[in-house]
Amino acid sequence: MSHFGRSGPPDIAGTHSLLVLNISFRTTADDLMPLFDRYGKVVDIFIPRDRRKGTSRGFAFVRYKYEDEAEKAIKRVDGKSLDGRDLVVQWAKYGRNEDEWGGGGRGRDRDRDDDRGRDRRRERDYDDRDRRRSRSRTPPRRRRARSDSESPVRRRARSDSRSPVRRRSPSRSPARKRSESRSASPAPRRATRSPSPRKRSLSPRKSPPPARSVSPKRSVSPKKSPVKSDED
DNA sequence: GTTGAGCGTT
Repeated sequence: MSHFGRSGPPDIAGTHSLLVLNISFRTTADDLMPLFDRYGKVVDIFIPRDRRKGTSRGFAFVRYKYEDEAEKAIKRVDGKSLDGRDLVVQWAKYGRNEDEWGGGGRGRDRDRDDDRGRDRRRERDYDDRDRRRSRSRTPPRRRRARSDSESPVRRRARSDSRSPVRRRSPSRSPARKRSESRSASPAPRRATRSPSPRKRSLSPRKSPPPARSVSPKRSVSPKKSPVKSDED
C-alpha cells in the first residue's frame, strides 16, 4: 500500500524503484497505483511532498518487485497522459538506500551510463531541493557584474572643496554621542541566562526615516532672519 | 490558491 509519510518503507529488499516525473501536482500514489499495478506487482509507491505545505512535488517513486515488470511499466506508463500531463517513467537514480542498489535494479536500457556521481548526492538538505525552481535553469541569466560600467558611481573627490554638510550618509550620523550615552546597554552580563532568548519580535533597528532634517539639500536656511526691513 | 526541472520517507 502507499504510506503517506506515516512510516518508512515497508520492504525494499530486492525491490526496484521507478521515478515518475511530469505528473500533476494533485496526482497521488493512489492514482498511480492502478496504473503501475496493472503492469506488474507494485510493492509501494511514494510521492515526496513538501514538508512545509504538504503539496506534491510533481514526481513519484514506484517500487516494483521485479525488474522486468518495472521495465515493462516504464515503456507502458511512460508517455501515458494523466490528468492532462504525460507521465514520464524512468529508473530511479539516487535510491535512498544505495546499498540495495549495489546489486539490484540495474536493468537500465537507456540510462546505462549513470555513473556520473551518485555518491555525491548523499548529503542533501531540504533547503537544496527548494532551489529546484530557483536553480532550474539560468541560461540567459548571468550575474550583473557589468553594471559597474554603467553604474553612476559618483565619487566625491572634493571632500574638502565643498562643505562637508553635503555628506550623503544617512546611515551614520557624525554627532550622535548623546544617543550613545543614553542608549548605554543595561548590562551585557548575560552569562548563564538570557532574558529573552526566544524573543525576536523586537526589531534590532527601529530607526525608520526620522524626519530630522527639513531640507536635505541644505541644513542652513538662506533666510533665517525674519523680515525686518519693512519695519523701522 | 502560485510552480514544472528533477530524484524519495520513520
